[in-house]
Amino acid sequence: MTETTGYLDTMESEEEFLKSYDASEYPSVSYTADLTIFTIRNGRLCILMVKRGGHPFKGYWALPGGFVGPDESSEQAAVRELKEETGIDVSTAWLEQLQTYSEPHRDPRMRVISTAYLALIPNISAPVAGDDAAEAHFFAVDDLLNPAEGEEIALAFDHEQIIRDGLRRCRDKIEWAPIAPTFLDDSTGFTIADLRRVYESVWGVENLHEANFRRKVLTVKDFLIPIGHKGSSQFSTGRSADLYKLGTAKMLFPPILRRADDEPVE
Amino acid sequence: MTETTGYLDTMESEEEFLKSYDASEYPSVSYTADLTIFTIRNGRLCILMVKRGGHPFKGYWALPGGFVGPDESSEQAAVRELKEETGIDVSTAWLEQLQTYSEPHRDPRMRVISTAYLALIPNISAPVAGDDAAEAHFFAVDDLLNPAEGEEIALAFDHEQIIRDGLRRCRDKIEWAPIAPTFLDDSTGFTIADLRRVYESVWGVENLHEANFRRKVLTVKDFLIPIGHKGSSQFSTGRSADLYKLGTAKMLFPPILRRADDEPVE
DNA sequence: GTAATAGTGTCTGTGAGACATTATGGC
DNA sequence: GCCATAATGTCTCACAGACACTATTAC
Repeated sequence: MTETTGYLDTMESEEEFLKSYDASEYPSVSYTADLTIFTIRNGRLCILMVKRGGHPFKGYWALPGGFVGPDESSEQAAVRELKEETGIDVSTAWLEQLQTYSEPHRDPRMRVISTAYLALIPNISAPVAGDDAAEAHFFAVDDLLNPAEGEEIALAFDHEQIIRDGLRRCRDKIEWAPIAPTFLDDSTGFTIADLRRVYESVWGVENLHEANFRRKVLTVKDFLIPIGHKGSSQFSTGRSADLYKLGTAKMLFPPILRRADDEPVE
Repeated sequence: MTETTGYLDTMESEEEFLKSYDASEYPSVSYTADLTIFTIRNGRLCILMVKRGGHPFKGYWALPGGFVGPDESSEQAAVRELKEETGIDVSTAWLEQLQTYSEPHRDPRMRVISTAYLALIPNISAPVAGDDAAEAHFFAVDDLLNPAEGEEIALAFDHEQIIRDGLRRCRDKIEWAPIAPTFLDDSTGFTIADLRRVYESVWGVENLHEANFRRKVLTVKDFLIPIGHKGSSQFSTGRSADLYKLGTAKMLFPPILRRADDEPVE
């Protein structure tokens, strides 16, 4: 095959290009980015929701999100919205694409395609109230998805499904990706016990074996870097412990596996 | 919280609903679904590409795909296109959403959002020529992504990146999901050696240890069901072997792990 | 001191790699 | 018989769960 110098070489004529440019002949849709922003508060995995101020689903709780601007990708929109809603820069968070939702009538007004993102952030004192959001609140994920009788929280659109998908991705991915530390404050360092509490909160378990967990995370290559000084845990009380910060590993090997009696993933 | 009977209860007036219905105030885009359709031919992992008959990228090879209709989800569009391009019903294939691509100028004509899907299918004799596709061809993935000098194949749009993402998902997922058998003909059953050749083809390795592989897949709970009769392998020659069909497992435990000296996933 | 948590050492079961050996079918 | 592949058995290493024990800090 000969050298290629770009797609424009394949144009036979200006007219043909312009003819193919008539976008109005194709169906068009609106495009939004929604965020599942997870953090850990009081040992519980929480997710940021905003109360809808307008119709439809007025008064219902929805994921933060908004329209993708004409000159930005959905990734860029997600980064922008994360900053708007939490004040957190993407460099201190984990952000990745989750999935795209395209059911024709998921928004009753019009056809809206939404790409959802998964964001993990350290604990922050309070969510930032957005322009169009009447109210913002961190809900414990468990309270949203498995509410007690009479404690149900009304969720807008298909956002309950998106939350479930985000939760599953998060629970799976902390097994083999170095993302659990993004729930912690990396600037001051964290202890092994802090990290263990992250895993317990995300998985919704309470009794990860301390000694085995310690050995496991310390044998993962380039996962944790000891930063000498002893310091206090971000979560627990008692004896002071060694501090660590996130290392350079791009994936965890061996992975930090939870038990196998769980539902399938992705 | 009181009983909810749907979002319409939150509407204060008909006027308000109609006011919020003005879709023209939001940016609009075109929406397509693209497919990475993988199969195995002659021991090589291959992917279906179609030659573009129109501008832009006329004559370049592109992933099969098309616009998502106004009354279908991208999943339904993917199912429809899989049938159109290969004649294969989704019930005999593996199909899952891969990722969505939204760079503003990924299509030079207009703003096009594309949700890519991963499809795994058994070997078929020939691809079906679509309406608008001048030509359809299964390329060995390795020839596309790592061509020899002078053997480069011109790929349209950002489809090289989509292929890389699809390949990575496939390579990762056969470790822990029971999807490898979808490359094989389940109606006649398959041998352990057939299955091993699938893993070798997908991972691009040649020497998975026969005895260990056998033991590994047979200890996975509910992965394979023996169907008694001895029969011939779909791929190899020599002694006849026991036949199996896909079991009910939703995930593989323990997983069929490949070596860890690989790049990060997802 | 006690309580609570941090950290170390060791036993054991299991899965995976490596390798040896036997079995079966095509030629 | 010979060759290629199928199938089984066994040794060893590494990792995970379980558990016992010591160390350090707050009170």
